[in-house]
This record gives sequence, C-alpha cells and structure tokens, in this order.
Amino acid sequence: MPENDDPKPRSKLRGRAAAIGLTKAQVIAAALAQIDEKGLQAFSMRELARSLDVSPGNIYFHLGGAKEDLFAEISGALTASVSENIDAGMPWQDRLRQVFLAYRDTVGTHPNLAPMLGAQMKSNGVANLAWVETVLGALGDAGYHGQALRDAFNALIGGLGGFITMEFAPAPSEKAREWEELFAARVAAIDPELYPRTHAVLPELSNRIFVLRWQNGTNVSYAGGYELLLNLLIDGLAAHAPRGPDTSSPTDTTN
Amino acid sequence: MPENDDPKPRSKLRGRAAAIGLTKAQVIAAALAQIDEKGLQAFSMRELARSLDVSPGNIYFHLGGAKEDLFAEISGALTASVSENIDAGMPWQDRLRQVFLAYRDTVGTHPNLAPMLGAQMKSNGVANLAWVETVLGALGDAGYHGQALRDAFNALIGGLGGFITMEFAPAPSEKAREWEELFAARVAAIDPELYPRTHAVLPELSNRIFVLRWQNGTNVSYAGGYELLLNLLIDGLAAHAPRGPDTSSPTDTTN
DNA sequence: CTTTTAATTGAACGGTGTTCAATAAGATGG
DNA sequence: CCATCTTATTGAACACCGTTCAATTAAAAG
Repeated sequence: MPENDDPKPRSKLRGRAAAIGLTKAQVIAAALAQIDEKGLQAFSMRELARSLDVSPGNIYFHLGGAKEDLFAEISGALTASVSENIDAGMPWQDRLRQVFLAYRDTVGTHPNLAPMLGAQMKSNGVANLAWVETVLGALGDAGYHGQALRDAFNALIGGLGGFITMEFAPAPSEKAREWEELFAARVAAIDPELYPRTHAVLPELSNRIFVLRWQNGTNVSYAGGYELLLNLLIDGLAAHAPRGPDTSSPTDTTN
Repeated sequence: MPENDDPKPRSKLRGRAAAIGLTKAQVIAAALAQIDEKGLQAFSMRELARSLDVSPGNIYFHLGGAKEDLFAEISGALTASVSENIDAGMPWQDRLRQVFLAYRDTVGTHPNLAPMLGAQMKSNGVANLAWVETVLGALGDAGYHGQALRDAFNALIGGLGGFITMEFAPAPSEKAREWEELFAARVAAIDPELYPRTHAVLPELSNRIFVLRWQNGTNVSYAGGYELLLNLLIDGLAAHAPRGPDTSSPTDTTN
C-alpha cells in the first residue's frame, strides 16, 4: 500500500500512459461507478480491474485491503456529506428531520449500495462521526440521556436506516423479468377466503408495499412510508422526552 | 427436480446407505444449519454438498433451483410461523405488537439470516401471506385505508423489519478479533472538540448503539430500541388514525 | 428379468478473491 | 548521464466458487 494519502499519484507522467498513476481515490470512484451500473451482486474485483485497464494485483496494492475494506471506504465516502449544512440553531426536531431526509436522498442516488449500508457492520465503521454527533446532539437537546438516549438513538438509526435498506433491496439478479411474471402469477392466486384483507387491498397496493412487490424503491417511491415513519418517531420522541426540551445543562442526577 | 413434494424419499432403502434418499426438506434444513454455524458469507453450495456427503449436482437436482431460490425457501420456512397464535379478537394494537415481537424473536433464533431477509427482495416473496394479512387486518381495523394504509404498512414493515436487519448485521468475516481492536482504537481517538456529544456518551453507549459498535444483536441486546420503535409506531398510528378505530364496514368514499 | 424412471456422480466451464515473485517505471542524488 | 533505490505494475498461481450435463447407478414398474 502506498504510504501517503495524496490524491495525486507520485508519478510526474500522469496522463502520458494509461496504466500509470493509479490512485486509491480513483479505485474507489471506479468501484462506485461499477456498483451503480451493475449492482452489488455483479460487482467483482477482477471486473473492477478490467474497467480500469489494470491488473487485479495493482488494485490490492493501492487499496491496502480486501473487498470488504473497499466497501467500507465507499460507504464512508458516500455518507460523509450527510450531516453537512445542518444548522445547529434549529429545533432538534428539524435537525433530525433534515439529517434523515438527507441520508435517504444520498442513498437514493446510489441505491445499489443499500445492502451493504444496512446489512454489514463494517460499512458503518466510525466513518460518519458528524452524522452520529448530529443525532446525539438533537436527542440530547430533547432531554434524552443514559438508557433512554441509547434506545432513542437505536430506534432512529435502526428504524430509518433499516427502512432504506429494505426500500432499495435488490431484485433477483438479472432474470428480473422472469421473476416479475412469476410474482404476478402468485399474487393473482391469493385466496380471498384465507386472506381477505390482503386480497381486497391488492388492486391498489400491489407492488406498492413491502413483501408484496416485485420492484424496489428505484422504481416505486416509498417516500410516503418513510416520512410517516420519520414523523411518528420525531413526534413520539418529543412526547416521551425525559424532561422538557432544550434544558442546556443537565446537572441533576436522577439517573 | 423431483416432481412431488413428499417429505420422504421415494426409495424404499432409506437408511441403508448413506447417500440414498436425499430430500428437498433435508437440503433446506442442512443449509439452515450451515448458515447458523458459519454465517451467510461463508455459506457455499459445495460446502453444503460436502456436509451432506453428496455431490453438488445432486443438490441442484432436489432443489430445482439455484442458491437464490434456496435462500428464498429458507426465509419462507423460517417466517412461516410468525403470525400463528395471534388472537384476532385482541385490539389491533396488541395484534401488531405481538406479531412484530414474534418476528424479531424468530429472526433472533437464526440471526445469520438477517441480511437476506432485509436486503434481498426475493427472500420475502409471497411466502408469509398470513403475516401480511395480520398486519393489514390490524391497520384496517385501526381505520387505515388507501394511501394512508400503504404508508402505515410500509412504515411498520420497513422500520421494524429494517431494524432487525441492522441489529443482526454481521461483523467482518472471521477476523473479528482484529477488527474489534482496530475499532476500539478509532473510538478512543474521537476528538472531544469536534464531537463533544459523541465523546461524552462513549463510556456508556460504546458498542451499545448502531454505528458505534463492533458486535451485533447476537452479543448485545437491542430490545430496548426495538420496543421503543414499536411503541412509538403503534401509539402514533393510533393517534393519527384516519377515523375512529374498529369501524367495521368502511363504506364511505371520501378517498 | 427387462424396461423405465429417479437419483447420483464426476467432470467440466467459466468465473471468483487474494497473494506474490518478478519486473518495469519513476525518483533520487552523485 | 548513470547507478541506486523506491514505488507501481504485472502475470501467474492457488484455492475456491455456482452451475450444467452426460454418464452411470439405483430403484420401481411391468
């Protein structure tokens, strides 16, 4: 692994020959492009090397790690900007709303990353401390601390982050067309006697709700469900706040 | 693929020779055992074949499908029982609470399946219609219909299902020990000037909240966060219900 | 016992992630 | 300008993987 973090290659010949001057940032960017294009399932280190006209080994040299680490780097790069432009002077409710709407927008730009954001611990890492700080700060201002803070934080991140993971969960690889037809057949065969509420609701909600769908958030908007979830959480956290909001110096010791 | 669904092999010699009489159900059970033991990442069709003392091809013969389909079968088998024993006579709030607590308990028994439940559309399929029916029924009794029903359903499934996916998201493969140390080092280096709220909260919440953790729900309980999320959702949905609860015949056409 | 059907194998194809010695390219300093 | 040293790059190799398929064995049917 190269021992500095220069954005530019040390070679002065960059641009003269194609295979000279590869950079860690280039590798990460190319990997992101590759995933955007082909999906996480189809992504491979060798294909990435091919797309950069470079040998596989060279990628490992610049990365200084394996595929998993590459994913972590991509996640970090993606979510780095989520908590920028959050005005700390706003009410905590607005700060939460804004940061979680921004997070969803960001993931929505690269939906194929969703599986690794939600379903792999390493892809969170300590990358976006600013994000954590914003959420913890908002909840602190709301009066949460100790165990209640822990639960509130987890409910927010787990609920909203998890929602987005499911929203953009990928369809079966490639043979999507075939699966869509198979799915439609199964839905059409739902027994109105056994599942009356489901059957009644199908014409309106088929492919619009989790589980009963064959397309994900890339094709069908789940904004309504997400915003409802976000509002219920914020309102509920406000109603159940351990003490009045905006108490700036928590000096009591009742816990 | 064998054309019937007999739980027993057609051979009359079952038990006499080891490699005789493999069954689809056996394959699925063995795969689940394998995933429970080694994790989803390490699972492979060839290893599965080895664990059954059988050739890889034989597995495909009995499965009649590929790895993806096997995953879908496992998901279906796992979640089949989630909505059993839900008393339809209970208030809709209790039905929701019960079914979502049961879902989390079920996944908690096989946490390594979490990634494929949340992050793969096919692993939901139309498998657990009873579950969908229970949730739709409860929300219907609460007065939800049309778009509001859609959003409420998605908020519930996406929020709670997604939470569980994140809760049990796996740590990096195998070299967990090494990662834990690396993580601890990074956490210790958090700048108290840049991230005061995070820094202040670390002693109490480190490894207890999403993002700032090196172990998942298998080692650390996220029950508090989940129950808070569940309660906020149910209470909020009750407060925002389009009309009074338990109106049995929705005949108006205001939507 | 022969025919037909089901179950099983083993080899093959075309991939994969990752490591590593050998080598080429560029920087350094005499 | 050249010799040295460092960095970058390659290509081959290793040990896997998912999936298909002709050939073969085992069991059932007649």
